[in-house]
Amino acid sequence: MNPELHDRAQYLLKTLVERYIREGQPVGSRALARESGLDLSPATVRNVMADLEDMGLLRSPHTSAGRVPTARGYRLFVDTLLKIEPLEMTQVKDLEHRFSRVQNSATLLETASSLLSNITHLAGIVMLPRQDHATLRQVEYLPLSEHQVLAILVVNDREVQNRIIRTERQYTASELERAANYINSLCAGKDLYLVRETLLEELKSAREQMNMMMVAAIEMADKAFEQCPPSDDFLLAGQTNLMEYGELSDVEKLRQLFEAFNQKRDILHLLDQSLKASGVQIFIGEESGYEVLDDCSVVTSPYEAEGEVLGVLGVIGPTRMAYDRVIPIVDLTARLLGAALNKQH
Amino acid sequence: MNPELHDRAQYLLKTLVERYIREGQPVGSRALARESGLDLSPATVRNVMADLEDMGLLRSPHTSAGRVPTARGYRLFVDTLLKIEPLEMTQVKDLEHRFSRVQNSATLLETASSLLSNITHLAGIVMLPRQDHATLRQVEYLPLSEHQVLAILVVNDREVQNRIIRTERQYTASELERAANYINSLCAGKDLYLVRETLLEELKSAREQMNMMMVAAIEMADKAFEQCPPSDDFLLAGQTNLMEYGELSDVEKLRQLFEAFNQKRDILHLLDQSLKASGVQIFIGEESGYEVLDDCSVVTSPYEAEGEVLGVLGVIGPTRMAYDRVIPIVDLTARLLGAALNKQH
DNA sequence: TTTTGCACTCTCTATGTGAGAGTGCTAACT
DNA sequence: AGTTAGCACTCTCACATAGAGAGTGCAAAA
Repeated sequence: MNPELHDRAQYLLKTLVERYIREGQPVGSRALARESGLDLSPATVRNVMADLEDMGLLRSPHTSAGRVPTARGYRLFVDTLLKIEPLEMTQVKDLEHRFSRVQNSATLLETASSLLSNITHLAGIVMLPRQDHATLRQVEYLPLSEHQVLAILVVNDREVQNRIIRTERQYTASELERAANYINSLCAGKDLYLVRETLLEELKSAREQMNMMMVAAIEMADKAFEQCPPSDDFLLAGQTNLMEYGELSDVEKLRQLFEAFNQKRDILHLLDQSLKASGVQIFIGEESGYEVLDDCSVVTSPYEAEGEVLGVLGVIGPTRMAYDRVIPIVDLTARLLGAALNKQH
Repeated sequence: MNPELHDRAQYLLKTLVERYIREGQPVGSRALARESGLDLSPATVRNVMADLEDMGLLRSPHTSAGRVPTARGYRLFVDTLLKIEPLEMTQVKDLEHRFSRVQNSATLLETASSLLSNITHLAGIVMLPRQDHATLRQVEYLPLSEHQVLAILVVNDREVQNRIIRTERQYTASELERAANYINSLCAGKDLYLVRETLLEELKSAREQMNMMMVAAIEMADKAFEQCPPSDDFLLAGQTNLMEYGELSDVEKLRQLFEAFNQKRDILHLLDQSLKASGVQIFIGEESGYEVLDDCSVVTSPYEAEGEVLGVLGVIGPTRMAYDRVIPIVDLTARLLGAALNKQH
């Protein structure tokens, strides 16, 4: 097989994938011959297509229906044939604008996911910032009622969490203030998972010293952190967009896909894989390793603020998606979200 | 039309609805004659069915397909013919148990919605406790960074909300404490919507007195309440259950229904109507007034704690649902959720 | 009032048919 | 060699047709 032919085969694959993405119909030899612009007869194209099929890049839905790309075909297309359109400046500005006027960090994430879904007409997904590297900024206790204390944890300078703690006896405001000060001097600035270790150690020495105030303070703090969820979660927008694609419109398949979104587990695993990646990452069809996603592609990008990777965002849609548009959008959204979170600070 | 016949017609309507709910197929005269146990020929049953159709209680999907109930048919069935099965004691105990071991009030609501959806195999919905009658318990300010203050609002003794407020200058902890004390003495115990009025008035007199500390305190508080959302929201579980019912399995209809869930607006309006009702309320098909719900029924019940109605919960499913099972389940869940929220206190 | 009998309607499932699209293969052409 | 033309073949899709089955409505009989 000489290289010139190989080039031609690649070119034909490219135009086939492009056309299939555009039209959604299996592509036949004649249409491809015409569309390619190469001066070839359908018969020649058929030969090439047969080769591509042997290589596992194409397949026929049935004997006489033209060809569609396989996951491996899309992969080759995306990796080496795809020319990514740079986004138009107006679109970039528009996105920037929409991010700029959101203040709250929670709504920032929501904005990101709904923007992703609106612009791409796919499902947009944003993994919540992970907590495992969260550092405790400060703790505060407020008396709520006789047996309840409200613990407020300020984490990472940008996030606040509340826990309601049941206590054995009533505490006065000044007692609680002292307890909080004590915990703050002990733990402020530490990683959350370090905090709990510190607390345990301190609890031992406090018990030895018989310092009941300190014991109570620590036990309260421990109860607060105990409730700290691993925060494995994501936001999803535009699920319903997926119902409009013919290839997914089988109700049973859709049900399983939506079920997977609800379960969250598999999706989170997949997103986790992109955490370490440095830029846009693409999972095509079976590549993801999850059966429900067999007919879907997932395009992700990690987003970061203050130099640290916080999470992953992206879109989920049919394998037949406009990668050239989707990839830069996911990329830009990740950057903008990061920048917006930075400004938050 | 003599009363005996009327009774018979009602009885036949009842068995028809029961059978249709059970089987999901239009019921023909012969099947109904047999199932009714009345010693009638199919022809007689046909006459009765024709009458019922004239009355708008039944309709035929097409000329020779038997009959199915209309919304009005279901209505009559539910209002006067339905015998509600009391729940089995084991099931009651089981539900109680599941509620009993949840501590957090947010997860209580989630538990309720997922229980509803799991037990009924429909979509479970729980409206979040509404805030309009919320009374402010206390306000607390924490310094976060140079230009940011964290405001913590304790509302209704059981709920806590955070806002991050941008400030012109930096405030010390003691300044903030004094500001909070001031606001607390002013507003604690008041309704949220009263609070804002109070703040506005107070702001005027503070300005006159040129008391800059008070002005700053009030402005901060106002910014905090400004962000107070009306909290029009609900939790939804088991959307995917709805995909398994044939009558809804048209992808386009489903899309519109799910879209309505996302939009939330219409659904909230509907739920609002049940707030004032005292017990289980049922919207059948078109009765709801929302086109997307034409093929759905909604069974709701308000739930209350400490003698006050907090919100509404219920299920959404196809009109053909097992009302006799669903109604007591919704009823019980509302009671149990209320009881659990009470214990929370 | 109820039932019987009967013609009629409508759906559903098979079945068949022809057109259209596309393929694979072979043989001819460059 | 690589390319092309020709051709038989396959598969789907749209459409028509037919019969079975279910159920109806109506008129006449019980």
